[in-house]
Amino acid sequence: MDKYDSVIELAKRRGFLWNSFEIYGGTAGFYDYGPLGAMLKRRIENIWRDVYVINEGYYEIESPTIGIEDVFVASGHVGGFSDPLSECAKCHEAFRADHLIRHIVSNPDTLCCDDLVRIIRENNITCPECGGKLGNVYEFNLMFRTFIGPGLKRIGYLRPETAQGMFVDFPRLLRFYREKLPFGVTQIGKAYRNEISPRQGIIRLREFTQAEAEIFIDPKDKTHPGFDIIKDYSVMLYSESAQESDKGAVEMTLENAVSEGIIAHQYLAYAIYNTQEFLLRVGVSPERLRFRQHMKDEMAHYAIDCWDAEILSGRFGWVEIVGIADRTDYDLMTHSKVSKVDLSVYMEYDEPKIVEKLSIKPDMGKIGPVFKQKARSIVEALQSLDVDELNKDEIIITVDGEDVVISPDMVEVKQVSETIRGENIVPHVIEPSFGIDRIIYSVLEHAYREEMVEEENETRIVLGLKPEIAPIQVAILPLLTRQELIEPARKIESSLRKKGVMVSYDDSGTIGRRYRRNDEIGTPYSITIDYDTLEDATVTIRDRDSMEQVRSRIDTIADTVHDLITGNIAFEDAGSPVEK
RNA sequence: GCAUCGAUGGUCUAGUGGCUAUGACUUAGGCCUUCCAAGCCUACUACCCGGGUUCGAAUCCCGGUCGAUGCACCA
Repeated sequence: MDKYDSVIELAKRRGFLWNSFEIYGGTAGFYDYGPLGAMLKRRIENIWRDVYVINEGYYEIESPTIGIEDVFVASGHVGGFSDPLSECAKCHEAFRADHLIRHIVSNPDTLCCDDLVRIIRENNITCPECGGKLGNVYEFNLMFRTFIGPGLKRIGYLRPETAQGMFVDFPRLLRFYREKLPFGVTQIGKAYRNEISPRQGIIRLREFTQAEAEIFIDPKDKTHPGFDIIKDYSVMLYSESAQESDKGAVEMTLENAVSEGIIAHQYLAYAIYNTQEFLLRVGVSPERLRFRQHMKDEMAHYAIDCWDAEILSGRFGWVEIVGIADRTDYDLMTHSKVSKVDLSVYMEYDEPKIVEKLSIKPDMGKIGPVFKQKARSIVEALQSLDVDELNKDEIIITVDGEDVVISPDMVEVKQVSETIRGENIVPHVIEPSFGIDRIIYSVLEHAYREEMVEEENETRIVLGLKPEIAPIQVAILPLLTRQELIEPARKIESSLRKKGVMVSYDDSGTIGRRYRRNDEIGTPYSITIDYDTLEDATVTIRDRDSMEQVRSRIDTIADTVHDLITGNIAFEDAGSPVEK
């Protein structure tokens, strides 16, 4: 049993993760979050909100999980999110059908399945592996398709990423942020990809949760106002050149990484900083985290630099859990093209620019009566002339293949100076995109440990979750199943619940067994009520990781626990030490 | 999607054609019990699904589902 098996087995048994539709046999690529899993997920999402929404001020929106066809035509997912495959009838290898005929036609990726089959047949293309006959060509589009409303006319797709919902709201968002760059927007939600053959359990899902931020910035200024504060922060970077020379990741400060051109600019570096802070806060192990740069040929065609946060897992090696990309203006441009809506921002210059310009004002009172229906074309033609031609005594222009003579009094031409205060630009987008489910798996795997308890000579399983994300924050345990201990225990339980602390009350079995049960699900603290409690109104608080205890007063217990969970006080300061 | 291997209570597991399907842990109820899963009593829970062969199938055969591995795929 490797680490993955142990973690998944625990997650299943204790209500973190379950196979979906289990009573019907289950379906690959779908997982349910059980009671503890859903709680853990919510806590992680809320920390993400704390980082991006509260601290960065990137408001969260919520758009539909189903998108109309146009959205994904523009994004490129309808055309580009699928591959034509052909399979060998003999050895059953599958090949990219368009790749097989690359040397025959120049535009294989524009052909439909039927054309691809025809060309494969006509040219007697056979299986490159065994020479066998190739079967039919079929398209794999990884989007789930559906129909909106009755009939089959309006096609919809389940979104393959949450990002598009934010891009298409751009004009509204721009208005909301009072027409100024930079601004950011976030979304946490489900995305769907109909994977051909999902493996690796929760690492590759058909329905998964993304937390994405789209930060719209001025393409001419990719410095970050907060960069100075974080420039000495260091991260493990596995750059493109390090990968080429097989050197391994290198720790360096963000300032050095940017000045040496390893990270393209400050905005990406800042996004990497935020990502690392978030991942460490939810409990990803720093020794098993690195940022890997995409290779040139690996990067999406629209991105200019892209870094993945990767974690080291026992079974899968380095796994991508966050993608951080500079998507440039690609998305806004294509949406603008398909929707025919302007998605630019008017950027005012620091200093207005004064430009000399030719002003051409046709006198319509004169041109109109003379040229009648031709007048319109004549005015258009006039606009495209240069100064020399306009200043002649007779202006000759060609309209509909016919030379027309215009006298200078029909048009007023003069040199004017115009003040330009700004211009319309299409922002670039910095996108940190988090795979929440993979992060949850990383956190579980990095938190999982089996350790020897010396005195007992046995192993205990501990989920060393950070108190901030532990589903159950404190367990209330009367030492013995006796009414005089149960009563005060129940009182403490309800006082903590009122304080908003997630507690579990447990009086079944020996105290040791109950501690172990809580260790296994990552409960950071246990409160035990014993006979001393009845004497001096104190209880013990036990720390999950050290198994140490302190005695703490009941009347302040809710605040003490709250402070422990939020990290306001250290465990040693939560009460007086207990002798073992 | 293809190939190979696998699937027995919540978990791990015995059983390879024949009585009521093995055991452990867990869980629940109770007894006991003054701080780290170990005592006692009791109880619940399983042969992945569908078809076939057979007097009889958890066991053999076929198909499906799920899982592991390899190939392909992962914008």
